[in-house]
Amino acid sequence: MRIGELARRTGATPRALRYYEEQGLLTPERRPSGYREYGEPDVAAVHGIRTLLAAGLNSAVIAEILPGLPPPGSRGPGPTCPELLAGLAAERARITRQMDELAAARALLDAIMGAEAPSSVILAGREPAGPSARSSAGPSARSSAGPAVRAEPAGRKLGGARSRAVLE
Amino acid sequence: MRIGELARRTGATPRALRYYEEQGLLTPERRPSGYREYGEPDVAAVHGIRTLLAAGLNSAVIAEILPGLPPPGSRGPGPTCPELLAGLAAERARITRQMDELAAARALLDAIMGAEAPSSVILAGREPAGPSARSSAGPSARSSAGPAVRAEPAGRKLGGARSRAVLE
DNA sequence: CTTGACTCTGCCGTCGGCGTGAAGGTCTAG
DNA sequence: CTAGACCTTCACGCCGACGGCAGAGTCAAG
Repeated sequence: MRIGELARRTGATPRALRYYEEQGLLTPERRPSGYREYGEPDVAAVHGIRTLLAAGLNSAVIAEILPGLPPPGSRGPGPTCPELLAGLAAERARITRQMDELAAARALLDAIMGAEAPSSVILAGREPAGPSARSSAGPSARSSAGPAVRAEPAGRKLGGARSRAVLE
Repeated sequence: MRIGELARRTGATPRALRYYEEQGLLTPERRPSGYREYGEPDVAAVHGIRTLLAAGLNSAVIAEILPGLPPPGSRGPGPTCPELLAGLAAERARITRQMDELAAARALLDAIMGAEAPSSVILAGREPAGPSARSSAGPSARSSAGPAVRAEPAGRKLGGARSRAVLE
């Protein structure tokens, strides 16, 4: 498929897809005309890329680890082996830390909101969001809400999640 | 206290604290010499600010919601009321979404790492990090690992966590 | 008084993942 | 053949939370 279709099927913009190629994340073939030609596996690859980007990994790191995707079982002790594995573990730890920070921030927001909650809450999109009881923590909150009514130019931005706080 | 002490006690740099003031997040008093003078509550405030910043809220939003901190009970239906509450709910939803994305990314990393795990894993800092069993998901993972051996200039960076992916 | 640590106000630099044209080829339905 | 949709390669712009530096003033101790 060509770049437009891949874009439609992944939610990325053509510009983003070219950027991914420039960063070595994708290596589509070329038609004699210069047009990029993508294959089916690229759809999954782009989804993976976007997931990792959204988690704050930069393109360089992703470029190193992406080759371990196409089949579920990678190529033995090949590219996924040396200190690269250490980098992976570090990224994993970073993600976990970030999740903790997010949880803390959400709890803080809940504490601030907790006071009152007029009917206007329903204007905030869908999903109740606020803490139902006004005392202890509500452990549920299913997450993954609806598209969250954003009216920005194109609703497909990403924007990484960097976080190296020490906060002792 | 002066800016240096507040910096030491919060992990922020003096530069960051001035920036927070510039953004209206802090309003320290001034000595006749021009030196900023902070109070004890500012310590908690800075921690809150950093928590929210690390969660991806921008300074403008934080400036609106921070006045609801000093006492646990805010000032009734005062500033924490109108469509501001809607904004809060939106931010809350964003955070929850982001947590989902992080979980997805971590699962992806686990899938990539899952193949083999030589002894070199211990080089990645501490915390096993990798999935112990090679099949189903490991629901535990306590998070909040050690300081995560980073040797950067000053180990106190933040860096927000933006994420507006649609990813249908 | 002097020294050294601390603080002040500008102001420019940075970094990553794209957005957004501009100027020009390619493809395909009618 | 032609229009219009799609594609190509530059190349600059942006944004937010600071980092870092310069030049100058302040403060406490010896």
